[in-house]
Amino acid sequence: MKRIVIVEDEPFMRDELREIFEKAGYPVTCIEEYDQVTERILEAAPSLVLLDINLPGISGFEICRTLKRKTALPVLVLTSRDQMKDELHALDLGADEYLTKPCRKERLLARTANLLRRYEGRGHLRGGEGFLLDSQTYTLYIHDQSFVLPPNQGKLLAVFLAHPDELVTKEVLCTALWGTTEYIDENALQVNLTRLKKTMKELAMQQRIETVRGLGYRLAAEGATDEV
Amino acid sequence: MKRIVIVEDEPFMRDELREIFEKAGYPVTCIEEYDQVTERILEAAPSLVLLDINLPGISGFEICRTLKRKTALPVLVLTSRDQMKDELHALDLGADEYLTKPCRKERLLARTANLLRRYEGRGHLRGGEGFLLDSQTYTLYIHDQSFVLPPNQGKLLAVFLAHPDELVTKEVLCTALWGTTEYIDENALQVNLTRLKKTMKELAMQQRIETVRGLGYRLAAEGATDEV
DNA sequence: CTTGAACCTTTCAGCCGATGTAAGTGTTTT
DNA sequence: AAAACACTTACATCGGCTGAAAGGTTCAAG
Repeated sequence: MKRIVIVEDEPFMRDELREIFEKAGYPVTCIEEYDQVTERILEAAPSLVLLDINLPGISGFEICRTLKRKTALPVLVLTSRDQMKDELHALDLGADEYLTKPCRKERLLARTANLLRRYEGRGHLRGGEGFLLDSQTYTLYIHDQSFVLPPNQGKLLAVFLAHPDELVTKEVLCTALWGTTEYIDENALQVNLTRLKKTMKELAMQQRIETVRGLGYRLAAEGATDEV
Repeated sequence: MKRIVIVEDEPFMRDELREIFEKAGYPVTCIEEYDQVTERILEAAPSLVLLDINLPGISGFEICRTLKRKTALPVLVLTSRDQMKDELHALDLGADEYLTKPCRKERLLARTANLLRRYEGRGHLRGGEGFLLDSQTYTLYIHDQSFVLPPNQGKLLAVFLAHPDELVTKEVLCTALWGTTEYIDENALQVNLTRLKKTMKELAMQQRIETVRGLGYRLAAEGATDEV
């Protein structure tokens, strides 16, 4: 079933939410430690994230932004901060829903179910700057158009999206393409990278693949230098 | 730019909405006649539909259901009926948003922009019972999975989705496949239909292709008899 | 039951796109 | 300048999609 992750620091509220969703039949994971929140959330492999804004040490806004940048998970912001400014900010960051506490159980469940339905079948979408990639079929959505990438180009792009802004070694890329790091033909990887770069350029994508000589590659914003 | 269709019978409200969205830079089309509403909406080829529930002669719910069944357009329900029952109903029919009048301009615009962003690149999605088809790449979304159909199968399915529950003649199907009705090989169409049926069965889709002997074909619900 | 028309299924060869190999060209570093 | 690494292009191979062909099945009328 569709797992829901709850990020809420107030214990009372958290338990109440857990109960509501468990009664409705969803498996629930609660986040209670706030370091590496994004990683913790992704570990739980949820279908939806319920997010508070006021959290100890970190802003829910930040989590929302990161999640939306890395994935295509539905994010429902549930907070007691009833300010138009916050609502606009959350929506601007790509939150799918903004509800204020207290919130009627029915409304919460209805919005949740609605979101889950709308994201149906889209569980394999990964997000990049200005585009989405279906990591199953390698269908690319960009500029209101869609294209199916050849499997190898899709696999490579998917790997880069799983490690945004990070360096990706050739070994990782080879493993993604052929499942093994043995007997890798460096050149075959080269060729596939070239082809991916070419289609990315043709589609005028906002990100490009940078070469880090001797180490590997990295997906970075168009025209970026290598800060960090 | 992204066109917005407004379906609202109260003239004052309608003009106000039109002004809000036009000032924000969206082209706007208002529906003022309520026969064939769905067709009128689709004619305008909008990117988003703003829908009132209380309409003369027809329920906004009905329009919402039809739109969601035929297309993957975002629908924002904006109504003065502030009842939980209505909200749940609208959400259940697949509405993407339910706002009550009066509504602050900022909130309305933020939710609209948010929806448009989330639907980015998905303009070519057509909906069927329990699945979505990207009519550009013929990527099929179903059961939380996705597949790329071979072009011919995709074209056929897209034609059927454009005529839900209606009879589709062989000529139409041939035209969709080969662009001409001249020199059609009935058999080639046969074979492609067989292949589409096979994949639909393999994917356990809820709709099947019925043969109407002597006339053509029709996409119908699984196990349906031919009530009109 | 027979018959013919319409429809369906299977098989097979041709074609096109994706892929890896190979060979040659650039670029950076020492 | 030379070596190491990175990139590009061309080409043969392979697999999946497609339409042709041939044979089988269903349906309705007589």
